[in-house]
Amino acid sequence: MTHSFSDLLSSPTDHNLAGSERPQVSDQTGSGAPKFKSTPPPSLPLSHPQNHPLPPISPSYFNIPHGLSLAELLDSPVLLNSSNGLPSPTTGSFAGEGFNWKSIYGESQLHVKEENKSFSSFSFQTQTQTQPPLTSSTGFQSSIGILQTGWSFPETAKQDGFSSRTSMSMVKTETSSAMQSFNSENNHKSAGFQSDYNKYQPQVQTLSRRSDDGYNWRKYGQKQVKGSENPRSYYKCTYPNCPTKKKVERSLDGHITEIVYKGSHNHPKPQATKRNSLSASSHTIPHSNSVNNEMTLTTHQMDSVATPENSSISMEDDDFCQSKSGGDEFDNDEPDAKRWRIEGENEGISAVGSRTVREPRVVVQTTSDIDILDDGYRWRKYGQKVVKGNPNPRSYYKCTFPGCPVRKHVERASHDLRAVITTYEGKHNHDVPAARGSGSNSISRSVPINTTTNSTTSAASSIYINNSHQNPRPPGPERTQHFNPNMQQGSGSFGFSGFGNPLMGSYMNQQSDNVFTSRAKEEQGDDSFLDSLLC
DNA sequence: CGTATTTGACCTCAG
DNA sequence: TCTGAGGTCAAATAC
Repeated sequence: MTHSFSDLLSSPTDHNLAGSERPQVSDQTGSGAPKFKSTPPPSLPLSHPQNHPLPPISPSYFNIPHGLSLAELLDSPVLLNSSNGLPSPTTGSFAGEGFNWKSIYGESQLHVKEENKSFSSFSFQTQTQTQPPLTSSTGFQSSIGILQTGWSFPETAKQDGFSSRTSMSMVKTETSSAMQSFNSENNHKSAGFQSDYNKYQPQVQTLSRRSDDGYNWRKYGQKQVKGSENPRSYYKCTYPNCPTKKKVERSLDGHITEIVYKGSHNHPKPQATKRNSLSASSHTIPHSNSVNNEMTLTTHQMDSVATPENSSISMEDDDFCQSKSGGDEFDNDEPDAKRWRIEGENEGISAVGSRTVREPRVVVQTTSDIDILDDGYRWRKYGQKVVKGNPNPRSYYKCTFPGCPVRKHVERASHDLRAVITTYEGKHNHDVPAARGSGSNSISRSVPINTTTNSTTSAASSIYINNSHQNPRPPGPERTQHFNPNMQQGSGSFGFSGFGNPLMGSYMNQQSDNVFTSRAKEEQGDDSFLDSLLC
């Protein structure tokens, strides 16, 4: 290989990375695919789609506005439709419990994923502080449970055309306690990138090392996690009584490879003192004091399980749809515009813009300690673990109703990342709690397909893949609405505009007294639907 | 001296 | 009940 993908993509105008980025010695595998980590994270199945039976899911790009850091982006109503008063990922309002972002940002290590997948892209359009959160979100709103995306914060946005113009974005979403994910369809539109993907050479963009999410953090622990050579640091928000924590995983060379936010800030963001050039000090992000949530941004994982609680995301592809509120401020040609790519869970493309970067593993995973999940019951997350046989983490929930013994755990199927496996244990000894936002059951829900029952076990498992275009009304009176695809209100769900996502949402079958296993089928993408949504 | 970080020990939980 | 892994605590250390 004489030319890396980044080299191929690099445009004459893309000089910004020349000094700050250095080619990473990609851990080339035999197939020539660069490795971000010497040891892929357990939930890295997406990084090897070639070994995965599922069709590729196209990544997409988020266009991060000029001057907005990744952390701020996470806090930003841009990503989170704050129009609903929904907080940022760091505030935990993000509905998706598993919310994977493939990204590049200031202090992050840029890398290239090993997948050789076609992809499509879209851009996030952000809004300024002065604008109401609602006005800024237009491109699409999405209920996101699992979102694997990549973003880059190029110091110049000259390469923008690559990401946003070459293909359309699809959002794969799984709602409910299950997962939501952005999924890129229309792979064909960007198929041209596939062939070169394995040629990508990772690059590193080293920016400020300071934590730039606007909050003050105190490190309280560090640990070496299994399956990764990168140490994980644990931080707490230093604000009194603020429960927010975050985990930061850094590569050996000190670059951030993964950031996981957990909990919600119960206070406004401290006034920014000085921010690096990529930080938008002007972006004062409103925050809600929602229940604890966890948000993980990852570039490798597509494994998170999302809780659709009070979360909303707004993204806008200013290439497809002109910014309705951001105006020129978010012009892709802005030198500091940030390219944020969302990739499908099976995607491994990490080239952003016109260059290839070694993206940080930024997993955005939102979780509520206490959530009303899509099944109508209230659940308290009490654990998460990667279990044998499935690289995807399994979130463990307990029913919060006093004395109710029901537990459930949710995980992505290892064999089909678009399938959410929910296993219930026990039987509810109470009625379904009153649903929030009841009456607006316009959500697209996944529909169990091919259900089987097993009356011999006490656990019920289900796998759902949302059929967003059908009438996936799950059976049972406990089906309460928690997710509205086009939700503009802070009812706890991402606004989501579909994008023909085969997995726009899934729900938990909360018939704990019923034992069954269901396997959902994929739904075909709908390009026309996507087109209509984008523009 | 106050604050932040480091780091080994401890705790919790799933398997 | 045991084991392994992740997460947290807190004393020691560094800044």
